[in-house]
Amino acid sequence: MTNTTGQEIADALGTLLRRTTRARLYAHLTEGLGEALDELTYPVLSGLTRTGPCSAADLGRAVELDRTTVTRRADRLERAGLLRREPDPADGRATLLAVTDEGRELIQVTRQRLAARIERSLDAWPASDAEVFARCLRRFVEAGPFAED
Amino acid sequence: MTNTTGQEIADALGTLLRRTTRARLYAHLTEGLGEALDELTYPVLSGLTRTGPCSAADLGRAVELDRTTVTRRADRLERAGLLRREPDPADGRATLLAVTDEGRELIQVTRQRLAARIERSLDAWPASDAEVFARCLRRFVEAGPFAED
DNA sequence: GCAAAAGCGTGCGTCGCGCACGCTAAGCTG
DNA sequence: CAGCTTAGCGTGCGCGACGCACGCTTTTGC
Repeated sequence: MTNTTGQEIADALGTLLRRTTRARLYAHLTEGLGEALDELTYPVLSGLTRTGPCSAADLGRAVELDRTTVTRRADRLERAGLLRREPDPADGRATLLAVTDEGRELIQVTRQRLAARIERSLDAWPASDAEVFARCLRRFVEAGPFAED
Repeated sequence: MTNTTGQEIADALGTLLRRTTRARLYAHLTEGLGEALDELTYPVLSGLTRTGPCSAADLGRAVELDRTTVTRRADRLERAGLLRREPDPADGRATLLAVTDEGRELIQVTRQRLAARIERSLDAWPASDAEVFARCLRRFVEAGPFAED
């Protein structure tokens, strides 16, 4: 019956979230990349690479964080040289947040580490299974129960 | 090539985690179930239903939380009648944490809500696809890159 | 042109967390 | 059996992050 399918997915998702939320995961992925990039600042920098240069308020809306929280985390990233503030040429009040080359490099490294980690655990799978899973997961995330409001 | 598969999964996982970590998800799942059950206390109560009655220290190890943090969150749950403290008959120092019937009921409701939400989004899928996905996800979580240390 | 609105940074109160302390009870050793 | 060490618990305290509100500047609209 389909009922058990939903519960099974919910259960698996639960344990997955439980394990991935741990600070230890971030610690492992950002190991040796400097003090500034931690579980708090990473979402900001990573989000900024997705949105491109934008204001703190816009970034806050994008990553579901308060405007002032983004500002303070951006402070730390700026001090570490991973993020740059520049006045918006189109709006005198606004200051744009932009990822520096060094910041982009670090984000790429962490993402590559995560991908490699997943990659390695998938080595035991038949290649076709892995591709099917990836496709299903993407579909589940895109149009799934946690899509944007 | 398998490289893109790993990156695709990593990317999908990223957006999934980003959306599920939001406090809004917890707010929706625990809506109308009282103030005591929120994103902080839920992991404790849910974890306790998994472990069964145990000490705060053991529960802390199980849910990767500091002992004292478990104690304080348990205080709130106890005041709400969702959790019960009872002296360990086998050890005079220890006090066991145990889920009350009411607490178990609430956990079941939230889990059912989550399952239903997933269920509904899976209605558009072919049933066989959903089952394959569930099986893959379980395998991925069990033996995957985030397994226990 | 001037008032209302939007954007930004910062001070401040609040809250959760981890550490350290004191206390009680169990275990171990001679 | 007596004393010392160890384990378990709750709590006080300092620290850090967060959200709100304030003041300031610039833009927008009438």
